[in-house]
Amino acid sequence: MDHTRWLDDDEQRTWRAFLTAQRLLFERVERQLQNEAKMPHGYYEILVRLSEAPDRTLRMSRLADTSLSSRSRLSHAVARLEEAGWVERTACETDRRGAWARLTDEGFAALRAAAPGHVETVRSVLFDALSPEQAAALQDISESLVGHLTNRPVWPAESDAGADGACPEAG
Amino acid sequence: MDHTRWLDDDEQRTWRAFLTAQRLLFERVERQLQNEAKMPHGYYEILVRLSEAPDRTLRMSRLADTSLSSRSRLSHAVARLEEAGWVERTACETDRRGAWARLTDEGFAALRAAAPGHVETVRSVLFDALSPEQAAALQDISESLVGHLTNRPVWPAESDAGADGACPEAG
DNA sequence: CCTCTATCGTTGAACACTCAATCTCGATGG
DNA sequence: CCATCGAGATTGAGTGTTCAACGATAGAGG
Repeated sequence: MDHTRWLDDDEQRTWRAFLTAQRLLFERVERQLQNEAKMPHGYYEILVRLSEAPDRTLRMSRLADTSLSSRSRLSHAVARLEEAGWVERTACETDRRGAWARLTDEGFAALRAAAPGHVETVRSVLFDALSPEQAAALQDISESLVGHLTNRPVWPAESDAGADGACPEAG
Repeated sequence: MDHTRWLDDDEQRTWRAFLTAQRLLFERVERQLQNEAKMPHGYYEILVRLSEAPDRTLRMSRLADTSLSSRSRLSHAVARLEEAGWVERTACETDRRGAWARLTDEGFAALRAAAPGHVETVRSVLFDALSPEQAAALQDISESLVGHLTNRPVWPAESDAGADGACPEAG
């Protein structure tokens, strides 16, 4: 017996288009950042989150959450970023299991240098292709999905006015 | 001077929501396939494309295109799939640079076994979260993006009635 | 027939991510 | 005070991806 709720033709078309769009889009974003800024997109996100934090400093676990990384991934990533001199790790005094990650001035400079090219790419691959109505719909859809996939109201809740796309800590 | 077309708050919100949704969604899809079918999503797609091809056979280059893989990635992937006994490679007589990839019966069986769980996951992470209107909008948006990102009318053109979501070669 | 260029496909090294195991330390409860 | 449990973070092995380089063959032009 087959209880599977298979996709109908229309759903399948939607799924495949979404899949294709998503791949092509992020492939471009990834390649641009790798070529011009020498970092994968995941690392860029980490730098962005740090740049938005008070003192550009965050606990590793918090940073993992806000940058959508597993702890393991973040550990490996921050190790790399530390080698590059873009991030520093220091022990946490009040909770000695913990560690702080801080964006260095070099890291901030690297982010600043990377931002324009990245943002231009995001605009060119995403917003330049969509009408205002489509962009609005995409926001709506994405937020629905995030809500659905996190069992949370709608958005990571916490402080999040941040800038990824806006000039990092601009002004 | 700063010529960068920075994202405004609304665009940023859209971009971040899209990013987050995309990550959460594909993380789940990936994990489900890895856990239950012992293959990454990329391999699943390769098997699907082969399953839809005449004689379940495709030239490597064609397979690379339809499965959105780089040549290199496909080579590595097919090497793995061959070890698993799911795909076979044979030389091409008419073009001796070329190679055919064929889905074996074991490969087809593996795909058949993997499909229900995968499709159920796709439904639960995507379609269950969206209203019909949202799903329609997502299709529209995705096709716009694909068109934009490929400089092609709207869709890979070629034969593409296929089944990924539908029971593979069902009925 | 010969050369030049482009395509087909593979390879190995470098790198990022996942998973499971591990270590340290805080918190809780007797 | 001690035991237990759970959280914070790291590690190493395994795997997949990218990139650049390569070898082989087809096709075009002289």
